[in-house]
Amino acid sequence: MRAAPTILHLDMDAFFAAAEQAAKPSLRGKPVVVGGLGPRGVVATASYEARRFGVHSAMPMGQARRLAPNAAYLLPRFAFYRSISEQVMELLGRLSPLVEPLSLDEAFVDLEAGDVAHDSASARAAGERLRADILATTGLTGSVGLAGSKMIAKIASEEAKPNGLVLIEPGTERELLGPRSVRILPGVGPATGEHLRRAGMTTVSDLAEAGEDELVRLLGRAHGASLYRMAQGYDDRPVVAERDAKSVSVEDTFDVDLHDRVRIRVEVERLADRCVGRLRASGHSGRTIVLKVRRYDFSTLTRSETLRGPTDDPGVVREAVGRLLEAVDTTGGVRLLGVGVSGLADYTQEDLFAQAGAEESATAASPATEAPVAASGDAEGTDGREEPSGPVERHWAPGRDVRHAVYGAGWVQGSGVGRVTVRFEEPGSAAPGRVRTFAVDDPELVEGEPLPLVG
DNA sequence: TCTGGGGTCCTAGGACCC
DNA sequence: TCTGGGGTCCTAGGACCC
Repeated sequence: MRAAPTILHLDMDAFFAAAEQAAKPSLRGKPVVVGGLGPRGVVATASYEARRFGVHSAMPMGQARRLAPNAAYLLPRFAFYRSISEQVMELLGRLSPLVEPLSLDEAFVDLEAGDVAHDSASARAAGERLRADILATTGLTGSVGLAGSKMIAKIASEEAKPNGLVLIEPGTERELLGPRSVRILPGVGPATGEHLRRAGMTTVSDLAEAGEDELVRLLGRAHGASLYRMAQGYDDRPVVAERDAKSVSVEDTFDVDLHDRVRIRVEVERLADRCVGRLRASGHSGRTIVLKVRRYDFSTLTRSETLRGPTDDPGVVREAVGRLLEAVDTTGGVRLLGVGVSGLADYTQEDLFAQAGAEESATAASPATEAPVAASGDAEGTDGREEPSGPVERHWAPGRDVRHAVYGAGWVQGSGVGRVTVRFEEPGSAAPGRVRTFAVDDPELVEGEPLPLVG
């Protein structure tokens, strides 16, 4: 809590969809939906044009397609979004050493720590300058909230959307929050909202009036106490620049449920390898191995095992999840499998304790449950992910950048029955580009790289 | 075409230790 | 005299966020 609105919250507008529209002129002004395109996909981001049809984040794709059948449906391109995000974060870093990223498209900035603002006027000026700089360097718009606390700054940026700036003067928080729904408070989701509604509380002032004891009784110690403070507009959480990762995980939802135990085992071990790959890339090792299973009926369970020391050995993690899997009933089918590692150590190290412990347990495991995969002792080969050999049909995912020997840069509009349709245009193109169709194995068509949005 | 993927934090019970 | 009081670690699940 501070007397001047020098905490800034930036939220890029419909980030993934806006990035695609910036890269693909023919999509500007049109409904665009980015998300999983398989039978079990959900919406990651909908452009504002698509939102007018009722499409929103986390909605099943099938439902989105019914609501907006003429929208463009694209697979997310995270590497592309990350590169834009880095440009944005770099601009934030010029404002202050205290920048706290929340995701690729969102961050808090402490303007006071950067000495760029000390009152409302200078904070507003810094916020407007930032918005202009983001537009100039990325071609995208972001919304800015300014307030004396994180919570209020985030609420302000939400109010500012899209493409705006809202500053909330310190001292006016309570009157602003009071009549609003409890759902605007961070940490109040569907379950807590419903819980509070049943207790007769729907607005923020209802919470403030209920008192801390009542909220703690209802929601538990930590949640109740923090909610009571938030309801009064009181929030003194600092902007924290660097937060260490606490876990690394990967998971896959399958297009159709898995029933075969052997197949399930193979998938779990693949996930273990991917998870370790990410763990190593981040320069960590970890002690606790987690297996996640979502069954056919969407019921989800986790099983975990803590090793005697941290590991980043794929063989050790494979064996651990293999053991955990043995204790899980998969009757009826499995729709999702996941593998995670937590209890991260700051640096990677060879850990003999963990390996000794794992081998001990492995010898105790029943041989009847061993899957036909590489045996545990193999130090080599556990990290390799070999693609199946044989003829591989090239897969042209919608939205991907391509380049054609004659027509130049473009992107995949769609593909099927041996053909791929490409629209040839670049971020700088003034008008929507021409569309052409090729055979999927046309040698003149190759994968392309994302082009800069701003020339 | 019903429900992604990657995270964080909290709670609660049991084990274990002093 | 049948039974303490913490503290910490581990496991499992749930809510929430983007």
